[in-house]
Amino acid sequence: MVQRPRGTRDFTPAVMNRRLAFENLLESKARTHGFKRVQTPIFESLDLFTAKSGPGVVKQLYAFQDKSERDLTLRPELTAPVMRMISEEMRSSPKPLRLSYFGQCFRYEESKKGRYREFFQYGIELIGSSGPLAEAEVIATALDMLDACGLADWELVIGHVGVLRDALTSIGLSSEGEGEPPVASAMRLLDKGDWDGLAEFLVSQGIAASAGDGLRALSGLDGGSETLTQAKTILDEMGVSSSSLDELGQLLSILEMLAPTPPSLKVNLCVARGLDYYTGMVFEVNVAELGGEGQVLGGGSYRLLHLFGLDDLDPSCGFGLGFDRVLLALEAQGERDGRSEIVPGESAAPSTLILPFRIDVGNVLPLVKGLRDSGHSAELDLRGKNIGKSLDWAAKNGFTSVVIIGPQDLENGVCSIKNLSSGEQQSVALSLDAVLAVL
RNA sequence: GCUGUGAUGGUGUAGAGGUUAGCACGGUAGGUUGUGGUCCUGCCAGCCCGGGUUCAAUUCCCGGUCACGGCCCCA
Repeated sequence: MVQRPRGTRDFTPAVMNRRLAFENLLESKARTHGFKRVQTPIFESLDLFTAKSGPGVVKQLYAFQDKSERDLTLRPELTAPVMRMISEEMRSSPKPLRLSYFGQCFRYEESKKGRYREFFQYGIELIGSSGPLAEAEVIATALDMLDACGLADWELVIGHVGVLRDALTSIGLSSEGEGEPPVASAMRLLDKGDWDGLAEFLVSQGIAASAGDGLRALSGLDGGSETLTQAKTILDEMGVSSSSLDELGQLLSILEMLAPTPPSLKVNLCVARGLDYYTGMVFEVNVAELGGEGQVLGGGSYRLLHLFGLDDLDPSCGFGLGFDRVLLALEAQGERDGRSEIVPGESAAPSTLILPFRIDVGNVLPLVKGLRDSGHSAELDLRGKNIGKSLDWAAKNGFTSVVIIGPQDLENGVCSIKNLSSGEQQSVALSLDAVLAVL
């Protein structure tokens, strides 16, 4: 037996129905925020991703050479391809651009629940505008999406890389350097909460370990927007500019007016997201339900477009949403709460089985065509069983109603329309209009 | 990269060193009823793969594959 490759999944009609409903929901929310869908190739030049993330990513890529020995790779994410697309196709498009995307990505790593080798990402990028208002627009879109899909118990964690960067440079760390800049190293240690490591690192840079005290105080802050005041006090004591903090404050107050209130909001000034191209606001959404793989969304303001000669478009802002993980969380919560509809709108649209019974099918074909032409989902019975078995089959296949036409009906010019959920049945004239009126 | 658990029809499960590998759902064919979440009958379909131990392995052992967890990582 040939089986599907590790970390991949097949989606059966029932599963696909839910995924399509979810994608449509995300898409409609993106659209209400002005984001327009784009699509890029499944494979790209390997260089695109090494330029963005460094040569180390190659071991996590499905990289290969084509027959002309071009170095290519299945895409591991969608931000870089979209940046590339902007540089190739949309240089002269009026800015800012609001773009959305959805598609599968591939990473070569151990697969687990919520972590697949082929996974799906939905995301948006707001290109060519920056600052609290632009960032709020992006986060508001994310909040609207999560709110609309009915996800519960999630937490928005929001921070600003600038706060930490300013604090670190003010105690004497450099943001330049071959290899990993000292500032980035310190951020990584802070993100992990590795205080011993940080003290050691500061000393190795010729800085007193006590300089880390203020940083520790910053990272110890726990709470929502009210912690900004305390953070400001700490920064003042350190003699560090609080401009980044002020921006974050503006962003949060804009968000209050612009977006649904998240179930939980946490300010975390030490979120580094592990990436040096994030330069300003950063945010992520976590769902406790999912355990170790609980991050379902992440994004922020970044500088990447300079890699494509588009320096004037930096910084831009966007996020990626883990399509599979949100669905997993929704399913887990749906089961927990006994909900039957997991994704809003996934319930099947009305559909009808046309059931000719001991008559020539030619008598009903015009009706089938008419129903379809008017946009109704109509399926002609192909099994030719008796009525009881056909009704059973129809119920199992999720039809909402069945139109039965037997010899007597034909004689009287009528048909019987049975509603499968209520069990009620009525006799209706055998004409498209009469049938449509009932369905 | 480290580590733990598991694997029996399509699904959920029972079971034992020698069984016709059981059950339920499902699928399918038919019987009964011009009206379904019935009833009756038949059929379909399974011990993940490869080695080892043994007279005998689906069962015990080792390896692989896949799945699910815990760390690490996560663009």
